[in-house]
Amino acid sequence: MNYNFSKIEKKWQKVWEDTNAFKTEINDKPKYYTLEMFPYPSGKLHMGHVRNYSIGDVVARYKKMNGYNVLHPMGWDSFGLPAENAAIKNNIPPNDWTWSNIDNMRDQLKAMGISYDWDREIATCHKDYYKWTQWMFLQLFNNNLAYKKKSYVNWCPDCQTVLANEQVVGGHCERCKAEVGKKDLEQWFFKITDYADRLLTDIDRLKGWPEKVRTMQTNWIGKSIGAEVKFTVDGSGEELTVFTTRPDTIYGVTYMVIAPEHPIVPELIAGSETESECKEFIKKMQFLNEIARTSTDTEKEGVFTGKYVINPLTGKKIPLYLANYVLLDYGTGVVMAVPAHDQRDFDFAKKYNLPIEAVISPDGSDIDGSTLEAAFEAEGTMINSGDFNGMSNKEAMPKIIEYIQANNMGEQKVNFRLRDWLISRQRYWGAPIPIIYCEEHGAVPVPEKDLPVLLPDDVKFTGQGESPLKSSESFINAPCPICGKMGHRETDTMDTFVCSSWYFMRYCDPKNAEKAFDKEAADYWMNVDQYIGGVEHAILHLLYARFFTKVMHDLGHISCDEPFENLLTQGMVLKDGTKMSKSVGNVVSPDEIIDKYGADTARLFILFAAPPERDLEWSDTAVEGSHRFINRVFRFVDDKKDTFSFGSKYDVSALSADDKNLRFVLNNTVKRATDDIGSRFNFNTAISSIMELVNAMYAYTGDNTALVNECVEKLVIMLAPFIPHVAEEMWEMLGGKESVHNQNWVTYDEDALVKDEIELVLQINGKVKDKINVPASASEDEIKELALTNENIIKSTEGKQIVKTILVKGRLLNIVVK
RNA sequence: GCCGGAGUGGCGGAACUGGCAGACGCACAGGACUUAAAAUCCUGCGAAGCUAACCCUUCGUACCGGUUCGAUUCCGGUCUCCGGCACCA
Repeated sequence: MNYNFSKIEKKWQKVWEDTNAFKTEINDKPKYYTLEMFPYPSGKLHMGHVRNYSIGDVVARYKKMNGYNVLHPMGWDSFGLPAENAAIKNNIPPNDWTWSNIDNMRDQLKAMGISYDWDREIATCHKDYYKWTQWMFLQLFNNNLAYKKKSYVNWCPDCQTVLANEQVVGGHCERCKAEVGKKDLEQWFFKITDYADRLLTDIDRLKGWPEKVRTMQTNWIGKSIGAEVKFTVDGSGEELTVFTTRPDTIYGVTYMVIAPEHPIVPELIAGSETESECKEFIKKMQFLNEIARTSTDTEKEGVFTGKYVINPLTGKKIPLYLANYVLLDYGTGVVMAVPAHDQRDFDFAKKYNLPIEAVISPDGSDIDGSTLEAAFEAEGTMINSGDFNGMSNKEAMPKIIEYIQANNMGEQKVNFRLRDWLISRQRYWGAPIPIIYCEEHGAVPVPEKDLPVLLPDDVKFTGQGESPLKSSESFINAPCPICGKMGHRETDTMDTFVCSSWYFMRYCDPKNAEKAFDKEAADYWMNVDQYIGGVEHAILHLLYARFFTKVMHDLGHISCDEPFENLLTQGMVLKDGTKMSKSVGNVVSPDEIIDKYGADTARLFILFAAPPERDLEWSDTAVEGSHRFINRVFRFVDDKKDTFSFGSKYDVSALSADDKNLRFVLNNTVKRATDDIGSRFNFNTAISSIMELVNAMYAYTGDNTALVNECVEKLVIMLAPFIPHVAEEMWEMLGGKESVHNQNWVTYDEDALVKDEIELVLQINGKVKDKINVPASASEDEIKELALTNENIIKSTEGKQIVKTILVKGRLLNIVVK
């Protein structure tokens, strides 16, 4: 007999919904906030979602059974480009498209039986949410953490529109295939760099995060310590500042390079003999996309500007070049070139026949730079460096910085790879940036009382031209909040990462109409005890969320300053060794599996097939195996339900060997499952140990009903987090009044794990020779005696000398012979 | 190039602190039940050798070496795969 999963699952989903089973309020219990990264409402759940939410649901249900007040919310990261594309393609307003997708995915999540408190559902595209995203913007703006500056964007000359990096495929517009160029626009930025140091040092505190994510964040922030040094332009007296991490090589600077798009360049080249050549080069660089330009394989190229600068330490005149390998937005956009000690500079110097002067040598002897075949980048002794000669370069480094500072040539400087966060999007489907431009007062923030700045309905989606918001008369025109004169609204919307940088705080108090969240509520729930999601968000989302949390902390809106205590990055779901994707055609839809086997089977399989952090290979036959296991349990429970009673007691001293064995397996399973779920998140091994219990229950031939009852009761409780519907059904079949999900998690009896007799492995020189049963209480001498009278041991030690024996209690005895 | 992670049967994986390698499941094979099939239940299932059979022996956790009574686990080196970053001055 197979269980009727579809009937059972629908039945319990309805009961849970009707009884508000997962509603959460603040109470006296210890809190536990578990959160899965909220999805973009594409319209359909994929297996990655199923995995993410199944993992989260086990955590949530398990913690609840362990006496925690569990917050387990769900919502939608519902602004973004796909909705706008759908609008262009199918002429459906983004709002309608998005909400119908949300409705569909909500149903799917409910069909999975995930224990969400749906009363706390949020959607970032809802005005009650984005009102507070706009409020967040104002918080940053008012505290000098939001500013505007010119910045380059990807620009499609055919569509006359800005493209996101993801829309640029191989340097061409994803839609019209035209070659993508660059355009500079005034854009809004968040000053995340103000927090770079804290974001970096606090990574050390994130002990519950995977090492991998911590390193990725560290690298992304990319702190480097060095110096800024001023070089004077020969003739004009203008100063160019470079950033270097190798001030020790400064005597070896033989030329200097500057980014072609550097704002000072036009002035520098004006009237120079190479002006036209330079202009051509600048133009060429502008049309090259970033990837092509900044790839390591791209050959280094440059043009002499016609100008020279003075090396402040040597007083030498050195040429200034434009070069493709200099990045405007790292350091100062100007680099001092030391060809003898930097491979890039070396390559460039060779190509353009520039002098190479060695200032560090491995042993202190002089080196002729022109004979070098590659840059010498290792450590060594200073040469040709004035007063610093003879020092090790490491030792010279701080001294040179000191010297530079003392002589007003520059200063020590810390530089970060991290750049400020560009949040402007020339798009419709996002939270409007709450700014009004006034002729007199400039960029004026919309007063808090006027929030939200609503997205207008009177827009057209053509995919052409500028942001659709620019076409909305009702939107654009707005009076200046200061003087009341008619101005115009900012038409850029915010990057969707802004919306997702604070949603975990909103869940604490999702319906608050007065505030983004109440501090008390947020302080009760935050931070998130367990965050679960894909590693693809390891850098941007997690970094932005950390940034926002710190800002909210600093402004006194919340007490914690790190949002996520523990992070679990789940692996991908693969089929045939590659990620499931439409283009490969290896997609297994969750609906299909739920129809065929039920949600419980889908959940069980996905949790059993691999540990959560690892990639998971989909297997149709293994899914059937999981389904078989549920049936096997269901049959057992169904068979025993008539003789079942809760809390059955039995006399431990009167148990038979068979009874004792079953009792051992039961308690051992409880111990292992508790450990695997609670502290290791190894759901696969938790499930396998539960399977072992079921096997032992089937194998049991004794007649101790009370013991069997204990097994059945604990088994159903242990299964509840994994397969919640059928566990609930079995609980009811057994006569349970309250939901199995409100039961306390099971405990084990330490006594039951102590065996009278243990199996001991006998080894000779570390190789297994035999296994013997010894009383658990046996002393080392008794064990040795037993071992030395063992036939296999006698055979193996014959004619040899026993050097020593090593006893590992309860496991093995190793006899070392010569 | 740099930084992470991984490499164990036909497959997914287990072995948590150095102590029986391969738990649990899938696949496969054989058997029981059945008129039959499905379902279910039971048994076997790393490789080689030895044997009529049982037994037993040897090898085996990517590769080479080391530490140790004992290594999938620790150390050094090599290879492969996956992920991230990448002209960062």
